[in-house]
Amino acid sequence: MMNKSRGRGRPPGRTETREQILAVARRRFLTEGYDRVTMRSIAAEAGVDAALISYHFGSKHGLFGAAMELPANPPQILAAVLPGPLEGLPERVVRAVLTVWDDPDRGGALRAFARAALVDDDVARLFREMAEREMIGRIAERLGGADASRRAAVAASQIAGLIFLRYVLCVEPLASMPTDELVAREVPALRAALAGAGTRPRDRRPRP
Amino acid sequence: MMNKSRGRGRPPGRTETREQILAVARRRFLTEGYDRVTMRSIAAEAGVDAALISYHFGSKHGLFGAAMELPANPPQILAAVLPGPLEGLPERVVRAVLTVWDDPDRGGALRAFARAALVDDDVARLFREMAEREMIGRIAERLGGADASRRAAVAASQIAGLIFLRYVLCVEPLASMPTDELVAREVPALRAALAGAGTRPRDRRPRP
DNA sequence: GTCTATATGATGATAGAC
DNA sequence: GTCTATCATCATATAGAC
Repeated sequence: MMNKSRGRGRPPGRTETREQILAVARRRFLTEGYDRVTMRSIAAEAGVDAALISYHFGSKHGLFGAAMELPANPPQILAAVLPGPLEGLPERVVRAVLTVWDDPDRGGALRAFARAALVDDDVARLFREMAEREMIGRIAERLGGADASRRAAVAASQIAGLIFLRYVLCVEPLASMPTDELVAREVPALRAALAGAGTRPRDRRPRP
Repeated sequence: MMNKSRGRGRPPGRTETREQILAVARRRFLTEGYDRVTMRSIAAEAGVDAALISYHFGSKHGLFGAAMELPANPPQILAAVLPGPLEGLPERVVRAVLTVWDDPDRGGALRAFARAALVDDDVARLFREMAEREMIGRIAERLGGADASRRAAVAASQIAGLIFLRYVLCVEPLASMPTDELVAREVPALRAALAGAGTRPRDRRPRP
């Protein structure tokens, strides 16, 4: 029974332990942050020895850098819903966000990444630049107009707040609110934000 | 010269060290989180010995609990603007939030507290309960109606997103947007959120 | 490649002198 | 009340046997 070179997809010179360590490290770093997770615990959970981490990645920082290679890609989610009629953009965005974050796998990765962005300053800077260029910027150029980036920024903050309270902090009744109801409640507010400051405060009509 | 009891402002029986430790601990815990700050570093910055912390507060957790007694009080900010005509509530809330967070002192404390809430699970739970009971709950009972808490929650998420992107992550152009323009852009969206899901994107009416 | 053993240092907490 | 000295524990990292 296969003592070595099982099958033929993995030559003996190949290291499987490395990938195993990386998988565990990625999840642990994201969910708990850099400081709290120890090399020992990662090694234990990966079923290997702690010294292997230093052997493969040099140091804990080396492991962190190797494990943090794109856990999830928010800009690509946005790019999928940006095309199409401008009228339905708010609903498409909200539904896309909820779909991704409600998914256990992708949502978990994003949730963890969001937490990490607030602990580590480098991750925070990365996150800020991505938000400005890849999200607010994209929405703005889709909207067009003089103050498009400002309207897009307000709308983005609304989405960010929804994510923050519902998925990161799990505040009720947001956390347990059904998707359709949440869409119905967010879309009018998003429309108002995207319409800009010129709109009248009282009158609200979902103009078709 | 002056080996002890300098001047006479501090009687020998009184403990000033305790307050000094508390002041340093509060700031450090908020800015760096519970794990990262050590008792030794707090003691060094406070100009006292590390053993004094254990003497005065029993343990590091004891110090944390003592230092976390209201660094800033969001519910009281909300309570100041809740009374008054319902029509102007969105603007009053936005202006109050911006005023507090733009203030260097109070804003800095809140910013630090928000960061701490995302790192430490205990602070996060505390923050969540406060948000549900003292903020969403208060707004909901001010609004009245069947789904008041759900409308209040959506509105609260909008404010949270604004705070998050403008003050914590400092995302442009939100971070440098003038107060009045921000108010003008946020208020219509807040109104829409508080109005509820009456303006549905499709055929969704959760409420009969 | 993988493990055992260990070097080196920092942490929280405590006992006891003054 | 405050400090010195110390303990037990845990961390990262490395040297060397197999």
